[in-house]
Formats: sequence, structure tokens, C-alpha cells
Amino acid sequence: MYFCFMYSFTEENYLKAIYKLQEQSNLAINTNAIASVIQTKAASVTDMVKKLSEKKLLKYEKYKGVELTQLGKKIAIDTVRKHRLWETFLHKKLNFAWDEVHDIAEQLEHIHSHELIDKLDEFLGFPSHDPHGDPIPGRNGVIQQNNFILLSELMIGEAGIISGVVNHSAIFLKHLEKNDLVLGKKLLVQEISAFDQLVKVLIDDKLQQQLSSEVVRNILVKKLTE
Amino acid sequence: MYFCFMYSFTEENYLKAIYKLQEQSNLAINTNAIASVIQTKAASVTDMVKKLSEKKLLKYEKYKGVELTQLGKKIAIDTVRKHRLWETFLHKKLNFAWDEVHDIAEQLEHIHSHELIDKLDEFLGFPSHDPHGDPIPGRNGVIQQNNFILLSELMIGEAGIISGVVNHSAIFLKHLEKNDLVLGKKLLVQEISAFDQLVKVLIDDKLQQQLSSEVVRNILVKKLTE
DNA sequence: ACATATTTTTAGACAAGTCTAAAAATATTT
DNA sequence: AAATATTTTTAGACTTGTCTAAAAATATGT
Ligand SMILES: [Mn+2]
Ligand SMILES: [Mn+2]
Ligand SMILES: [Mn+2]
Ligand SMILES: [Mn+2]
Repeated sequence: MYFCFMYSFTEENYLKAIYKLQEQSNLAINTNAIASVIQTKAASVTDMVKKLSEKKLLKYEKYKGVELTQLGKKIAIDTVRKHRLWETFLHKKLNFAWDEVHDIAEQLEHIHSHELIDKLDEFLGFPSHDPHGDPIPGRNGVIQQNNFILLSELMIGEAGIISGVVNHSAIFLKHLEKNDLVLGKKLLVQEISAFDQLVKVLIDDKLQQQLSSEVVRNILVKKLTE
Repeated sequence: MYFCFMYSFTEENYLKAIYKLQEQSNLAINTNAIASVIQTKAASVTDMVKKLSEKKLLKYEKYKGVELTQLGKKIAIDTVRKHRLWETFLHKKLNFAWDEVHDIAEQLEHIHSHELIDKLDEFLGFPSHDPHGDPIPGRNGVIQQNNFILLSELMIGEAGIISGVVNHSAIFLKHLEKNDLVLGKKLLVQEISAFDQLVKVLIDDKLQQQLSSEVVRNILVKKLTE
């Protein structure tokens, strides 16, 4: 096994972070934002960004921010693909809870081997989504975008299937699991309190539960039309 | 997930290399030997060995060589355990050929997570041997030693089950596979040429084949007594 | 438009790990 | 036992990635 060209863990992490920031806002990506994602200092980001620019992975103009090149974006998406496939493996095959997979996948995503990731993909049956409902990019780099909406956007009387989360923190995921709010559950919105915004939902046509606005703003559902 | 204490890839590789050298000869381990295994220079080994000594992972005396401490040995064995479990996963679950697993496992063995390796072990059904017949250390660090012998040690009329290899090179493994000399096959020694040492064997009571002395000296068998 | 606050970059240092070339220690010959 | 050869260590430099503190650029308020 040899590597066409290999990027370091650090480089991949920077590219992934910039890619995610680029996705979630069309504004220029500034060094402080990157620093906060990577958990490092802005000065370090400036250094690194210069090197990535040298390597044609992104375009960098002093004081203006950065933008990934096609190549940089490809590496980033590839890293996301690996991350989500590994998360799926950990959850589906090794029975890790959905709040336990992320940190281990952060390490596994940097293993370099195309054959490995292709075979893993096949072994998992070419899954389309990871344990958190996030789409898994294909080996061509195409990401099929979800059309999920926030649970908080559902009107009274409308229903949806839990399909993803906005907040990925372990504490939130654990909380959802404890309350049986896992992927695939059907939720029917029955009542929204005018006073404290608590949302009363019916889970899978059986159990009734009250959800805080914090919770409903962080659950993504596939709206059921009918 | 947090790590009790984490050793770097490099440190783990040094410990593993020293451990393997320690196993295969009772002599003191000198820096050149380590350098040749790690694929580096003796000067670099000296530097590293000093640091590992600081960290109580090995005992080092200038010009005398090194010896692992209990802690160092534990880390090394743990790394071997991870390596062999991952090799088993790659071979059994992802259908990699036995000559393709080593290089990827060299990367995977450095993923830090006890839960991960325990769950992987369970997922694989607590295998006792890796795809090359090498024993997989238990989570307690105990390695159940093989009592395999070289195929070259079998006398005419004796039989054995292929159970391991001495040479782990991809070219040798590929050659064995091509000739159907894989783990589990039964070999009966029928003839040893006095002239060129070629060994005529009967594979699984069916196929006759001539093996070079290079081959018979690199196959390990479990002798069948009867 | 000018002063102030914020963000970003530079300068210089540090840690891990590696290298080459030279010096020191050990081993082998004669 | 001295001379030579080999092995091992040191010295000093380099790379990657990080940091702090100071300087420079940009943004904001009046
Ligand atoms: Mn994740
Ligand atoms: Mn995920
Ligand atoms: Mn191996
Ligand atoms: Mn092996």
C-alpha cells in the first residue's frame, strides 16, 4: 500500500473545519472562527493557512479570510465521508451508543487507505446516513442534501420522522436517547404552549411527551405530508 | 472519551519494535537493530531511547542497549494486540487478502480507545490468532504461545496443519495463497529429495505438490500425531 | 475624520522527531 | 598491547505544528 499523496492529520482537520464553516455560512472564513473549531490560537491558524495555500488546498488573502480550492474541498469531503462511515461502523457493528462514536471517529477518519474505506462502505451496505442523520458523501464526493426541517417548524397537527440533530453534543444525544427520541421515531405535534413554548408530542402514536423549546430546535424531522 | 495517558504513534512503534527484538533473541537490543526495524537512523534511536527511558518505559545504559520495563512491555503487547485484532477484522470482515492487512493495521493499531478494542474483540468472536497464525494477546496482556514447528522439521510420513508463517512479506504470502497453501490445510510429507531438498507434499489428501526449501522453512505447522 | 477597539499577522520561541557529520566508546586484529 | 574497524553517542540543524507577546491592519463610534 502506498499513498498517492498524503496529507497529515492536522492538515485534514484544518480542511474539514474550514469546509464546515464554509457550509454553514457564506461569509468569508476568518482565522478566529477556524481557531475556535480546531481548538487552537489564531496565530497558529495563520501559519497553517499559509502552508495550505502553498499546497493549493485553499486561497488565502491576508486579512481577507480563506476559501477552499476544489482540491481542498475534495480532501475535506473525503475526510467527512470517512468520519461518517466509521461512526456508522461503530454504532451499527460495534454497538456504540450514538453519543460515543464521534470522538473515536475523529481518530479513525485519518487512516489513509482508499481500499479500506471502500470495503468498509460495502461492508456496511453503502449507508446513506450516519448515526446522527448526517448524509454520508459518496466516493465521488457527492453529498445528497437532506431536506429535513426543524421539529420547531412543525405546526400543531403536523407530524414528522426524527431524522437528524442540530446539536451533536454527547449530553444532548444522551438526553434524547433516554427520552426515546431516536432516529426513525414518528412525532405528532399536538399542542404548543402559548405560555412557555413547551411542545406536546405523540411519539409513535403511543406515548405523549412534553419537549422544551431547546429540544425541538435541535431535532431535525422529515415532514410527513398527508 | 479521554485517555489515561497517551503515547504517541512514534513511541508505540519504538516499544513494539524493541519488544519484537527482545522476543526473538535474548541478547541486548542495540540501537542499530532498532533503527533497522523502525526504518530510521541509529542517532535518532539514541535520542528517542533517552526519552522513553525518562518516561520509565525502558531501561537504557549508554553503549549497553535497552530493555523494556513492565510498563513498556505492557504498552508494546497492547499495541500488538490491537494490530492483530485489526488484521483479523480486515481479513475476516472486509475480505482483504492476508498479504494486504499488515500495512493498514500499522495505522489502525495506534487508535486510542480501550472500549473500541474490546468491542472489536467481541465483534470478531474473541479470535485467538490473526490471519497469519500469530497469537492475539488477551486484554490482560497474556499471550498463549504457539507450539507450531517448521514444515521443514517434519519427517517423511509425518503430517501437519498449516498454522502460521515465519516470513510475513507480501510476496511470500501471495505465493502461498496462489499455491493453495493457506492456514488450515493439511500437509503430508511424502518425499524429500536428497539432491535438491525439494519436498513433495500431499495437500488435504488430494493434491500433490513440490515445495522449495525456502518455502518449507517459512511455513509453520501444527504437527498431527497419530 | 479621528480616536478607540477588535481582529489578524508577525516575530521569536518551544517540543517532538528526524537527519548528517564528527567525536567517543567498544570490539576486533595483528 | 597497539592499531584498526565498528558501533554508538553527541552536536547542531531542520520540519511540523504549536504558543505568547507585540505590531499592523481593519472595523467601529462619535
Ligand atoms: Mn461526528
Ligand atoms: Mn455524525
Ligand atoms: Mn502485521
Ligand atoms: Mn499478523
